[in-house]
Amino acid sequence: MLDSPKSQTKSATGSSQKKRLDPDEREAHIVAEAVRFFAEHGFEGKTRDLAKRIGITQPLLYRYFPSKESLIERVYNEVYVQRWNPAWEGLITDRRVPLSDRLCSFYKEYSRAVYDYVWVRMFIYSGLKGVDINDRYLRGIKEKVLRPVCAELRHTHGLPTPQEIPIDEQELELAWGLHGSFFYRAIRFYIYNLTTTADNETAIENEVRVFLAGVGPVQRKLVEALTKHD
Amino acid sequence: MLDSPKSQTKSATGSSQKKRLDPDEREAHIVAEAVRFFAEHGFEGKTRDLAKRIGITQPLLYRYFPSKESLIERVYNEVYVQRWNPAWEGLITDRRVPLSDRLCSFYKEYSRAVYDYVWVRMFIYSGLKGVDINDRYLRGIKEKVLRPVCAELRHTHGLPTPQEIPIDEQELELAWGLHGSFFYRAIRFYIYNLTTTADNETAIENEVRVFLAGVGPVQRKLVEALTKHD
DNA sequence: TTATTTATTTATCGCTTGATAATTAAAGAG
DNA sequence: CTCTTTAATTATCAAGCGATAAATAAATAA
Repeated sequence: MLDSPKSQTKSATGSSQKKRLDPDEREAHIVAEAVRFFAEHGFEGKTRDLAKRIGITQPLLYRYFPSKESLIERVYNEVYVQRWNPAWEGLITDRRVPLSDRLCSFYKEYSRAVYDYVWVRMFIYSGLKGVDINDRYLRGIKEKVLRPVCAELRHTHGLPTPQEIPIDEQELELAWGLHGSFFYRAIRFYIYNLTTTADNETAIENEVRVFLAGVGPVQRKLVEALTKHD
Repeated sequence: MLDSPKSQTKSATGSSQKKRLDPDEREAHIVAEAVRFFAEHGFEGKTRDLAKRIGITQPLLYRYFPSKESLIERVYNEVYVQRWNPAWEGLITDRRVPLSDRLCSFYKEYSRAVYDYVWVRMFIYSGLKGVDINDRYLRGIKEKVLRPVCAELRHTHGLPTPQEIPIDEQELELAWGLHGSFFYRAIRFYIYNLTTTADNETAIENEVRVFLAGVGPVQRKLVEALTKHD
């Protein structure tokens, strides 16, 4: 609208104002911008706005993607792929290391991958939309993080193993509590723009410390209640 | 579309299939449905879909609201007004009651108002959209809940008052942690449809117990670090 | 009954949307 | 330079959007 057609050959800007790109390069550029665009505006963001942001015309998007839907699909893959490091799972269960160190290490590592504007907002947007990817992801968190954490807590506090007494939902809820403390900070940041001067890694350390110092008796009580039921 | 025009005079259904409503009644009906509709689909939900759901034609909406925007405005008011009970603030600071009871009472009461499909989703939707109402709300939480909680913790653990040593951001982060545990459960429920067999009130009790049993030394360390800086 | 009022519907407008077809122009090959 | 290829643009379509105006029909008053 505001751009006159002739103004595309920007002489003053100089640098990489190339008009024709290699298809691979152009596609990568589109995807990269689309990721941020949809993270900001949600998936109802308009293709014309996206194109304007990229600096191309709207129909050009359709040379690289047959539909908006397919572009969104691509964006999903881009955001969700390789955000989970399987090594983290071993990090939690490595009993040579004190549990507090393990939890701190895990959540610090995890925050490096997940405390990210694009990731957090996409995760929330697709949750609202009801995309199944979130269910699977959170079930993964439950099985690969929270249940192992409960098991390690059992071991630390000298309680029965999960094989002896299965882990209760209410017991898992304790671990969800720690996880919620962690993830809610990301929400405050990226959804509500609530900045804080508090250092993130210090906050994680303190959260883990509070959790471990307090969880013992509560878990013991829960497990004992389960024992009596058998 | 699928309804034939004549089928409106449903004879079999009988009950309250009145065609013409009093304006007040109709308006209330529209608002009530709009609240749920926008909570489900977000504010980009289409007026035609909303009308179909209400069982009226789309132009009728415009007899009661001059624009979609004004209807959304009304929905906001409906959802946000009177969701905060000022009495809760006194609940936290009442030192005749043990702190654990106070925190349990507060979060149980609060959950009755806030563990709600419409409220949670609207809160997240408007956060993503960047509506200022959320900033204000969360700043309210910070000042009316979290800061008082920190002050009460100070008192319980025999630490200096906030007047003597101001409450640090990192200290507030501890209280945000408890709050996050609490709110993240609502998110799991209403955004991600992750049901649990765990009872909510029990979960709150356990969360508070873990928090109070573990927070003492961590807070003491933080406050002592602040003392040295003076 | 007849007349009046007004809640509700039908029909439609202007604009925006995702998407397509036709056209232009930048790069490489000969 | 000329020819070919194709990245990118211009022009446009059909459907869907919020919104308006005119027509209809249900309630009330006379």
